[in-house]
Amino acid sequence: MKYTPKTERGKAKLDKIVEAAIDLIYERGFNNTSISDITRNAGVSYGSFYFYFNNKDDLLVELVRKINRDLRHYLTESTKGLKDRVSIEKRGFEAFFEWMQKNKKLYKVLIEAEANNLQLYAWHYKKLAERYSQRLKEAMERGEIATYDPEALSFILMGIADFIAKRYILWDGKEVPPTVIKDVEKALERILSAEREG
Amino acid sequence: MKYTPKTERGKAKLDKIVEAAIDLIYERGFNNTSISDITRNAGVSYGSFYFYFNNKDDLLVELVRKINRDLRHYLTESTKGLKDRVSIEKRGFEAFFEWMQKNKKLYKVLIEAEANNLQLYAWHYKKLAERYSQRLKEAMERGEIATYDPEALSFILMGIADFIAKRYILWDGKEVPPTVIKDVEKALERILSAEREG
Amino acid sequence: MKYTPKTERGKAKLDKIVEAAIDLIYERGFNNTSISDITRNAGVSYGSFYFYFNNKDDLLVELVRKINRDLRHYLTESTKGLKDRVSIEKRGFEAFFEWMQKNKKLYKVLIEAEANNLQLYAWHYKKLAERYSQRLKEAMERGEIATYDPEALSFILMGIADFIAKRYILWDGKEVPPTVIKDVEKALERILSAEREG
Amino acid sequence: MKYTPKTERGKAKLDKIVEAAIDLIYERGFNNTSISDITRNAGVSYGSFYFYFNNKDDLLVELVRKINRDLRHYLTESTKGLKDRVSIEKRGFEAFFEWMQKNKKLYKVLIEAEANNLQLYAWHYKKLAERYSQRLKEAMERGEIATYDPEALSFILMGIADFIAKRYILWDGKEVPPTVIKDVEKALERILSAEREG
DNA sequence: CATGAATGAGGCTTCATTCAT
DNA sequence: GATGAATGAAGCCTCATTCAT
Repeated sequence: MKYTPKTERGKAKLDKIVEAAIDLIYERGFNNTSISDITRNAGVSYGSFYFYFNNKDDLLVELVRKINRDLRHYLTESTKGLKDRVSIEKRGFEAFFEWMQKNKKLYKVLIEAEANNLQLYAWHYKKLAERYSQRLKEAMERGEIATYDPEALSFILMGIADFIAKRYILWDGKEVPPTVIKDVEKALERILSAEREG
Repeated sequence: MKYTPKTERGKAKLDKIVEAAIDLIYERGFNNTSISDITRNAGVSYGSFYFYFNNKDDLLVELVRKINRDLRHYLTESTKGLKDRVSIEKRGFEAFFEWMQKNKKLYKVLIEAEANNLQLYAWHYKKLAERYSQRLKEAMERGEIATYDPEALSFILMGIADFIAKRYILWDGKEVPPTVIKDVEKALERILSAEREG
Repeated sequence: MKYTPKTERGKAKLDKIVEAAIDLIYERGFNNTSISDITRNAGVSYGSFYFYFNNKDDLLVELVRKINRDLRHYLTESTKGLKDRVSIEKRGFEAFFEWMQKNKKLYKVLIEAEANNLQLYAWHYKKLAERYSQRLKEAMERGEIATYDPEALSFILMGIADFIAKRYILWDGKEVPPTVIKDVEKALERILSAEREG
Repeated sequence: MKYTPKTERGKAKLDKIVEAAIDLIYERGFNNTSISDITRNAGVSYGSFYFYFNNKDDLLVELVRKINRDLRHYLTESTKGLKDRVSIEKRGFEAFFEWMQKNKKLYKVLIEAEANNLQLYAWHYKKLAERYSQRLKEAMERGEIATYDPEALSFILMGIADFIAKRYILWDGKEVPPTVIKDVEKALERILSAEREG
C-alpha cells in the first residue's frame, strides 16, 4: 500500500476499491481483472487506485494480508476456551469450513495469489503454519496428541482442509456436506489420538 | 488440439512445442509466456503453433491431459502387484512424491491451469478422484480399511499429498524429507486401519 | 510566474521550490521530474506549486530567467575594471567556465530548456548575444579587435564556450583542464587580435 | 533495432516509420511525439513500430546512428582531394553548413537526443571528435597548422559550427548568411594559421 | 492562503491472432 | 503445409491539473 487513508471518506473509498477487487477477482481471476474494471465497479476514478496502491500486485499483497488477519482471528475466536487439543482441532476444522463458506471470494483470492506470486502465497501459509505447528508441538509435549514432526503434521492437516475447501466451495460452489465434515473429524481423531502407553 | 500429427516429423515438432511450453510455463507462469516465446524456444516457426493448437488455452488443456495420463500411468505401475490396500496407499504416496520430484515442471503447469481455468483443474482432479474413490470403496467393502464416504476419503488423501508436494517441491524447491514421508505414512495407517470388530 | 511572494516566508518557500526543481531537473531531466517530486523534495505541499506557477512550463521560463540574470551578473562583475577588449574576452571566458563549474545544474537546466522549448532557449542566447555583440562592435570601432560582423563574432565566441562547457562539465563531469583554457585563450587572441595596419 | 528487414517491402515500411519519426520529432520534439503519432503519419499499423524497434528510445539510437553515418559521409566526400589542412577545414565548415541546411530535421533530432539521452549524444560527438582531432594532430605534426591540444582544438571548431548551425538554421529557420560564413572562415584561418618560424 | 485528495487523458508496451506469400 | 510479417485492442501506469475542504 502506498497510502493509508486518514479520513473516514478516504477509508470508505479504499474499502470500495478493495471490495470491488475481491468481487472481480473471484469472478474472473486476477489476470482477467483490469484496474479499470475495479475502479469502474467501485465507482471511483481510475487514478484513485494508484493513489492508494503502488501497482496491481500491491493490491494482491494487501488482500492476502487482509485474509491472513481475518482467518487467524476467526479461528482464534472459534476455539477460545477449549482445552483438549483434539477438540480444538475438530472445532478448528469446522470453523475453517465456516469461514470459507462465508468468505468464498477471499479464498479464491488466495488461489490467485498463489498462481501469480508464489512467494506471497508461501508467506501466507508459512505464517499460518508457524503458529499451527507451534501449538501442535506443545500438545505433543503434553502427550495430548500423537508424536509427529510438528511441521509435517501441520501440513497434513492444512492439506486436508485446503483441498476439501477448494473442492467443494470453489469448484462446485457447494457447501461441504456434513457427512464429509464428520469423516474429516474421524480422520483427525485417528491421526491425532495419543499413543497408548504401556 | 486442432490437428494431431500423423508423421514422425509432425510428432517431433509437436513434441518440441509441448516441451518448450512446459519449460517456460514452469519458469514464468502461463500468463508470462507468449506464443512467440514458446515457438522460439522450440525452434519452430511462429505460425506452426496455430497449426497444432486452436489458441493458447487449447495448449493448456492438452498439457493437463498429458499430466493426467502420465501420473495415472506412473501410479498404476508403481503399485502393481501389491495386494494389501494400506500397503498400496503407502506405496502410492511414495510413488506420487517420486513422480512429483521427477516432474516438478508438470506440477507447476497444473497450478497454472488451476489459476487460469478452474474448470480444467477440476476436471483433472475429478478424473483422478473417481478412480481413486472407486478403489477405496472396494477396499472398504472388503473390510481392508476403515469405512468413510469414499469421496471424502479420497479428498483427504489427495489433499495431504497435494499440499506437501507444493510445499516442498514448488515453494522451497526441496525434496520431501524422508521424515516427513514417514510421518505421512504414519498418518495414513491411522486413517486407514480397519475398524476393530467388536 | 503567477504570483511573486511579498513576505519573507513566501520568498523562502518559492526558493525551496526553485532549488528542488533545479536539483531534480539536473539529475533526471525536466520530463522525468514531476511536480510532486519537486514539492516533496522542497518540503512544501503539493498544491503550493500552483500557487506560485501557472503550470510546469512556467517553471522552466522562470528558471531560464534566473540563469540569465545570474550569468550576466557574474560576467559583468568579473570583467569590471578591465579596459583592453582582448583581456576582457579572455577574462570573460575564464569567468564563464568558473560560473559553469559552480552552476553545473543550472547549465543542465538550459539544455533541458533547449529541448523542451526552443523559443525560450533562443531568447536566452539572444539576450546574451545582444549585449555581447554590442560590446564587440564598440571594440571594433575603437580598433581594439579585428573587424567581423559583430553578431557572427559573438556566435563564434559563444559557440566555443558553450560546446566546451557541455563537453567537460555535463558529459564528463570533469572540470575544464587548464591546458584547454589556455588553448581557448590562444584561439581567442588569434581570432580577436587587431588587424595590422599599413 | 529489433529487426532488420530483409525484403524490399520491409525496408520501405521501416523507411516510412523513420521518415515520419524525423518529421514529427523535428516539429514537436521527441517527448511530444507518441508512437501512435509516428505510425499514423507513416501510414502503418501501431504494432509495426514494435516489430522493428524494441522501444521508443531504440528509435532515437537508430536515428543518431543514421545521422552519424550521413554526416561523416558527406564531410568526407566534400573534402576529398583537398590537401592543405586549412583549405580542408574551410571547405569542411562550408560542407557542414550545407549538410545542415539540407538536413535541418536531423539536426533537431540530435538536439533531442542530447536532452533525452546524454550518453547517446556524447557517443555521437565522441565519434566525430575522435576522427577530427586525429586529423588535426597529423596536420600539426606536419606543421600545416598551429599547435594546440588536438582535442581542445576539435572542440573549439565543432563548437563554432554547432552553435551557428543551431542559431541560424534551427531557431530562425534561415540559411547561414554568406557574410557569416566568410567571418567564420576568417576566424578559422586565424585560429589555424601555422606559427611563423624564426 | 494552504493542503492533498481526486481526476482522467494519454503514453508505452505486449501479444494473441490473422493472413498474405 | 509453413512461415513470419502485420494488426490493433487492451493493459498498466504516470502525472499535470483541478478542487473541495
